[in-house]
Amino acid sequence: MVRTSNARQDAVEAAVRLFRTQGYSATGLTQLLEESGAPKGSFYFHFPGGKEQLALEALQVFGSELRSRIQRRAAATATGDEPAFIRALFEATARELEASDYTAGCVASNLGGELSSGNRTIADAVNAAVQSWVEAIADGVANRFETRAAATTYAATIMASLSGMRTMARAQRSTAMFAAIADVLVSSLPSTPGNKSGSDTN
Amino acid sequence: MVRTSNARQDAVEAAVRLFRTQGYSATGLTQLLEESGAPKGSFYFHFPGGKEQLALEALQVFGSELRSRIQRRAAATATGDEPAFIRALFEATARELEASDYTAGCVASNLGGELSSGNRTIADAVNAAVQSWVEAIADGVANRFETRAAATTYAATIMASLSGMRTMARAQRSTAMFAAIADVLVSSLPSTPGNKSGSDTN
DNA sequence: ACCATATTATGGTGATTGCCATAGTGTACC
DNA sequence: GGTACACTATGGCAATCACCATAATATGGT
Repeated sequence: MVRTSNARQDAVEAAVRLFRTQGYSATGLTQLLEESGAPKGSFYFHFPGGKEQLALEALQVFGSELRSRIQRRAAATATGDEPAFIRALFEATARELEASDYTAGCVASNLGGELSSGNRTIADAVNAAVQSWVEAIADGVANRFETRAAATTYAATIMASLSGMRTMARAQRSTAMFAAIADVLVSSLPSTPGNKSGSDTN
Repeated sequence: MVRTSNARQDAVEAAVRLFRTQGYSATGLTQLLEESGAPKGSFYFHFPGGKEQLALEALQVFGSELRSRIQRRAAATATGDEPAFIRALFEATARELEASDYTAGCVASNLGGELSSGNRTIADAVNAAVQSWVEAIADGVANRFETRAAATTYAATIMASLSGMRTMARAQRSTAMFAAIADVLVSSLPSTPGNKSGSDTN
């Protein structure tokens, strides 16, 4: 194993950025290589699987970065502090959208929307990324639930809301709703294991 | 106003179908016209604005159809029956995904993901469609809230979760989580105006 | 110096992209 | 029968698409 050249990594990073803002099909290899500075001539040396392989790797990079960020916040969550954890997830997404002028989409969401109907490989990778986020969220709220399954269900609700909100906020160019929606979801967080607040009245 | 030819409508309907399953950029005009049976020669007669105009109209058709469906369910919701309304929304989405073998995406979500960064016109149309759905949902749960704003916030949470769940379920090829997630969201529905269940404990 | 391998340049493949100009056909109204 | 208009066929535009074959270069170890 020898070394050198960040062309490969540059290409993957550019793919993450472009797939987030404009999706898969709208991103041409030419634009991708131009923006990354990576040489065009070596693309199929680094990615013999072509554009699909690049998408898989971009998905994996984006997936594990986001998972780490969630895990970091989950680990920093003290017992009883779970509402702050949930609110922080929404807050972070809102901030990212604002900082990017509402261009920061989600690689998984975009690839899924364009490809998961016809490409099982991509669909599986999208699913794997999303599930890793759900599990990371579940870790952060597990103390509030009696069973892991219940925590995972709640985490999936958070994940779905975050994803949907990102889409809505991009179109709206506003993050005004994020805090209020975090509150709604916090309100369905059980206050203590086995005592699911709110659910008793319905 | 004279007459004839369903070519225009056929094209819009095909656009809805294809933009749902594979998004905007991956859908070529050729494929679109082939599948719709609409003649190629008359495309720019019917849509002088080109592909973007077609997207706008597809979005509008998809938007108002979905809005009607939500409104129908909202109107059929008796006071006190709001949890059933929420559950029905998730149930309907799950059924649609199953029936389509998980190809049934959302036009707004796909167009938004690919275009809302660079095309303000499309972004506005996406936002308008989504807001119309949020308002329709808010109508169905308004009785549970003291203010319209609170109902809208809750409705936006439902909308975001539905959107995110659709994306997740397509990749996962499973609707297993829908019912449980509906339950989580029902649990944050106030039991009576002004008494927001669950929120008092956090 | 030599070789093996890693990386890139060059140039092009055929196919497809969205778009459009021109001409022609169909039907309806007078 | 003639005019007006709705609609479609044809053919081709330049540009881009993903992809690849071949050859050149760079860089490491020996």
